Amino acid sequence: MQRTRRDMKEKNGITLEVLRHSTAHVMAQAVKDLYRDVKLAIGPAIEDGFYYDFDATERFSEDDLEKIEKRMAEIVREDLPFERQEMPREEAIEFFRKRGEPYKVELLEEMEDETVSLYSQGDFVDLCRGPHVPSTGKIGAFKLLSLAGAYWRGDERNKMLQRIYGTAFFDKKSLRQYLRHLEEAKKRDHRKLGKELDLYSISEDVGPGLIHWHPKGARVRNIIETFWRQAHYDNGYELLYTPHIGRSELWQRSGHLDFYRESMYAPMNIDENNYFVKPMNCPFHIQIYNSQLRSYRDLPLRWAELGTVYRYEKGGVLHGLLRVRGFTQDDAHIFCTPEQIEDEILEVLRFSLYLWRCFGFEDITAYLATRPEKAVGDPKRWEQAMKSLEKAVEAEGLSCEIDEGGGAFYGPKIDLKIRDAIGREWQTTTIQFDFNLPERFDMTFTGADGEKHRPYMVHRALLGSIERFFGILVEHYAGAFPLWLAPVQVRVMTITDKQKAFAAEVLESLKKARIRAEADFRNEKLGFKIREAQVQKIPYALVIGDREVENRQVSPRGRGNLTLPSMDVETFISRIREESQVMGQTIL
RNA sequence: GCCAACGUAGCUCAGCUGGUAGAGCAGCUGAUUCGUAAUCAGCAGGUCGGCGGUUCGAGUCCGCUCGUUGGCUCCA
Repeated sequence: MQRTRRDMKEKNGITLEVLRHSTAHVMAQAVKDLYRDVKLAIGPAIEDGFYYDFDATERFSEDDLEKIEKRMAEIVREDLPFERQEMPREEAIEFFRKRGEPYKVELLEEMEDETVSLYSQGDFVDLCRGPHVPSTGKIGAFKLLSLAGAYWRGDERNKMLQRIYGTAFFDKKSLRQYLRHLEEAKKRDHRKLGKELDLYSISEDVGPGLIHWHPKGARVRNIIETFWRQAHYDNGYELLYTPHIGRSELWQRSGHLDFYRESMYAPMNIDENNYFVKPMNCPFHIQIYNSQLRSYRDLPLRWAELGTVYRYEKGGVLHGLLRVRGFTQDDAHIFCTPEQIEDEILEVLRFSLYLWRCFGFEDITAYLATRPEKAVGDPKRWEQAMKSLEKAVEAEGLSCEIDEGGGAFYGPKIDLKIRDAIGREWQTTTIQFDFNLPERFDMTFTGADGEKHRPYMVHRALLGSIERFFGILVEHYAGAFPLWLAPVQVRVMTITDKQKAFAAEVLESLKKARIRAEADFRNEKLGFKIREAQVQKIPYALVIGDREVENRQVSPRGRGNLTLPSMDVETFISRIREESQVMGQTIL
């Protein structure tokens, strides 16, 4: 599916971007034709299509989209040429002022060019750099997709405009393919699957953005966390547990109350002191660091915690498991000496890539964010930190994009984005230097010279948060978890009541072998039981009929419709054992 | 937080312009014991998100509120 995007980028020298931008113009023309008092804002091509923002007295509805599409089709049929015209900027300002297009005037007033270009088709004129397709007839397959509010120039202090999203392709087939892709994404939606597979829920009575893990979801989470803990111990980390609340003085000192307060919940008063629920784990880890004198011989310290934090997120941004108010970070802090920093960063990056491979993600891109204008910390340290990040990315051969000045004020960082089974990118891993907190908490270690030195501090979350990661995992596998993660690995089913006794025996053997198995001994037809197991995406159905009882065997049927030959229970168990390994390990 | 839409049984959804709620699946009961994606029948299940208003009468109209969805903004 990603292929379509690349293959179809260009046709007859026209890029998809040009086609979409032209389609946006046609849509704007249609909207102007159909509604009065419509003022044009901007209408660019975007990743998967285009949009145009309008300021209109009329409120558009879903039905309007169809009407606009129809009018667009007419304009395409008319095959109006796109005509370019150049004009001195001052003249253009006058032109658009007369046409009652204040947004265009505002854009023009801020432009520095002497002359600007206008594009017109029919009686529609728009300020535009171009280029466009030669005529509206060249526009192929398009569809309007959705309606949304959008602030003028993306600033929430500005007026809210009406945005119409659409997409366009060179031909109908590609459009259909894209729409199918959207359907596929909908089918994989973790909110839908979360309900269907009984993984988690959000209760209105408890509050939005707060996750309840049901037995099956909790089972998967437990496997993830067990694996995660083991992997951390194996890779030189120690694990911590820290409190959920801390006094206001702590958050004052850390700077959170000054810089992060709007994301923190109101304090609770305990014995005349204000306590805040933690939005981050770092101050606590620092407390542990500072609980004794540290020598350079102790470093590096790598301390990890599955730390549950709470952050206030605006109501409109909450989204299933992907954007929540309470979540568990797979957090860690690395404290080390300047000499150790390069190795440490490389190790973190390697470890992260290893974890992603274990969970079935291979396509990963790095994003490096460098020093912003306003920053704290010694520039020399920034430079060393940047170098260690760059080196690590290079050593691992990752493709990398650089966000100049995009780092936080307290340190540079690498973020990783992983691509899922249907080509979508998710931001997950973040590895951040922190030059701020060690200062604020006066963290030190004693060097070989007997002097106090400031340690480097690196903050990292690899999976990001367990909630979000779980949501991504559900969508990546479309709910069909690989065997090692599947909440239920095997469902044992009888054909008639006659086989119950042997089936129960089989179930017992599986459970003894720590295989996650459950029974379906109901008085139902086999087809019915198979169907339910398939719908629940259970990796194996074990069918037990008279034949199996007689031979003391089981007949496994895999999720992908494959029926395996009958085998005895022990053979099946070792088969499951083998298949449920991750990187040579069995997680039980 | 902002714009828009939506909120009816556990789930998916129907209910025209206001006349006191309906289907399928799931659940329960019974029959059936049937070899790889749905056996049949019966029963039960809802203060129509919440509060207030208009009306003789509100699931249906209005206001407020909570929540969800799609975006925008935000994500030091």
